[in-house]
Amino acid sequence: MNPGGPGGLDKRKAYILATVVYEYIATAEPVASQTLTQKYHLGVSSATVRNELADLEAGGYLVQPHTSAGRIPSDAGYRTFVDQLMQPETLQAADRRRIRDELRDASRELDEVIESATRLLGRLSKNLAFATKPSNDAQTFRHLQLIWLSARTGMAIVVTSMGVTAQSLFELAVDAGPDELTRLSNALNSRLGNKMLRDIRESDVAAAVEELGLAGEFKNVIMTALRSARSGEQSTLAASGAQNLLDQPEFQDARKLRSILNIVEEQKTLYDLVADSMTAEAPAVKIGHELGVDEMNDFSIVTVPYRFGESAIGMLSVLGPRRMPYARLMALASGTAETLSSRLSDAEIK
Amino acid sequence: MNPGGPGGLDKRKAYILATVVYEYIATAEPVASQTLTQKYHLGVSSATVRNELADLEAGGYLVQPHTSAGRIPSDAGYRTFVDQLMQPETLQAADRRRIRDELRDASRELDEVIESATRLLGRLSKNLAFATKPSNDAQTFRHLQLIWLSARTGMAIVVTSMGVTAQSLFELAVDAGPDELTRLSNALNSRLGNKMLRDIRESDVAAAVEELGLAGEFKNVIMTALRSARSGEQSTLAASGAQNLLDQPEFQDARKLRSILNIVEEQKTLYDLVADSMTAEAPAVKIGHELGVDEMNDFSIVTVPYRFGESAIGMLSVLGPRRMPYARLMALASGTAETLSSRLSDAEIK
DNA sequence: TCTTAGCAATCGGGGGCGAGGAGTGCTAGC
DNA sequence: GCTAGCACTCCTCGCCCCCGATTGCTAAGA
Repeated sequence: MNPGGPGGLDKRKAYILATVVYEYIATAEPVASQTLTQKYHLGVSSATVRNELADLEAGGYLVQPHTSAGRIPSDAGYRTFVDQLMQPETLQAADRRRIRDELRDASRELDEVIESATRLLGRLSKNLAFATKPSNDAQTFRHLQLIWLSARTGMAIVVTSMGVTAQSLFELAVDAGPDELTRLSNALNSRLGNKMLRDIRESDVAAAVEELGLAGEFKNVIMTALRSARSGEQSTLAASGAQNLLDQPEFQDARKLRSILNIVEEQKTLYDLVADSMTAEAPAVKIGHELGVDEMNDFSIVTVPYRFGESAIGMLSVLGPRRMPYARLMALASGTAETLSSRLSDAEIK
Repeated sequence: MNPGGPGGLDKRKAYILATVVYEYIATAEPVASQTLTQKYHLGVSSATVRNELADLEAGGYLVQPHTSAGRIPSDAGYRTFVDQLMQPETLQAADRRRIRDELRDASRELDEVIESATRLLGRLSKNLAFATKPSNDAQTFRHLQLIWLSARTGMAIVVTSMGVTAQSLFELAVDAGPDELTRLSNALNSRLGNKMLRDIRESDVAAAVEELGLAGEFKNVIMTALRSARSGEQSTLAASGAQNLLDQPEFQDARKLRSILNIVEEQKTLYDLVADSMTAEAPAVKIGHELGVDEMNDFSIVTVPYRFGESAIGMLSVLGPRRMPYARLMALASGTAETLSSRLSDAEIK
């Protein structure tokens, strides 16, 4: 390969590829050699550029919709652009402030903060934003409270470090008084404190129930509450901004959109698509066919994990046409995820 | 006016109008006089039908997209159809069962039940379904629990008759022990029990706090929790099935959809549109311009209130093209709302 | 008075055609 | 290696025209 530059491209080819991508992202029209010489001072004639473009096409970076049209980037072209050519962006202070302010006003509830962040990202990115909600499995147990409602009914409330409260109504076969419930709550709290939800065993609970000499059904009530706390939100998504996609010239015909909206509504596919970006440090980008789903060949996704304390607990993504402003969306997604992370950590229940 | 039938229409005109609407709903194509004589045994020739169609057009019930096309219903035509001509539908036992089964499996949480019902209605109706979430104002207070998390932090949980739990984290300026919180919880519960949330006064809370000789800041903590319980969900919507609209031939051009999706995302407009149907007994239908929003002239909405106990607490609606199967959607919406209502009442916390 | 057959008139949709133009690839010369 | 020039390709757009669908009207018949 040509050692003159990244990806086997010499400097000029790389620059031309970058301008083609920039131009196509901006205009959604195939880019002609003359456009390039006119808008960018390449210092060479359009004929030279044509030669370079032909080379880039041969190298698989560009494609031509038809013979007498300009070039548009291929998936590989976008990939090279994203990995090596584009100028990374950082957020303007104004954007950063706006994100912070909007998320500050959001409720403190986990779900709602995540939904706010998704809506915000959808609005700022002018694309479809979505977020996976954290599995509660890895959360830390903070408190369990049994609330007495009547002699045989009550409610179990589980509070975790993320402030999630799972509620679970229960009915008993035998009468119980408020005091019993309080004592059982206390016993459980001292035993279970600071365990991760997934590490709580039935035997822990059984021991507490026995210690107080209570009926075995309490154990089931508690386990049900804990299970519902664990399973909450599993692999569900928040999404926002679908109608932004309708603005894109490439989706005017509504058919392409249908498939994508179905995928968004189904959630499962989308979840799988971004799941492997959970551990990534930087924003992860998947372009067109890299998504591995036929209906999504015209789309790209930018994904950033968000954190609670040290560990990544979910992903925030932007889905848009392959012709998306990658640098900007990566900056926006990162910024939103960062703010979301610190917002969540602020609200931690210690 | 012609006294021969409903709305000033004689029997034959009424029948012809009804068939035009049926046919247009089924085909999305302007309906020709010949189509009518062929598909429906009118017993007269197409020329006669043409005369009748001309009369109906003069009466404002039909319009012609252009001279050499068939007729399509006007808003007034649909209105007459809905009010007087169409055959009301009732749900098949199978549909009814399906609704019941799907909602039974849904979580018992208020929000999620409503969202499930909305999703289900979107799926069954093949249109966009949305629901207003109930204001918590009119809910009955059942229980307040102060949870001790650390010497100066805690969580207040409010349980209402609808099973809604509002949570509210608080911080205290002075230390408090678990016992104090428990005693305060008890004092509050005995004072506030069975009041409507909106009827709880600050003085009720203050009295309980004073009775136990606790610091005044407890009053604020409790009031905050109660306020957050009251304000939860205010005028927010659940929506589902937007991509169904993409299937409709009249929305292939994506532009019409944008405006509608914007409106759905904004929520406020939509909320206002259906708000006045809250007190209706039967399904309320708004057709095209009756919605009073220019961008929605091509749409209709069917709205049904759902109940908790005796009182209507929210609305379940279907939004689709004017050319919607009104009778079926009214049946579906009613059926879903009914099931939702009984589901909610079953889960009442007494 | 209502109905109907027949018919001219109207208008949109679609196909074909050709001009225009954008853009390329190639060649030859610098 | 670069570039001017040019032939070639192929898409787009507008135009026209035809066809078909459907109507409204007229005049005759029940």
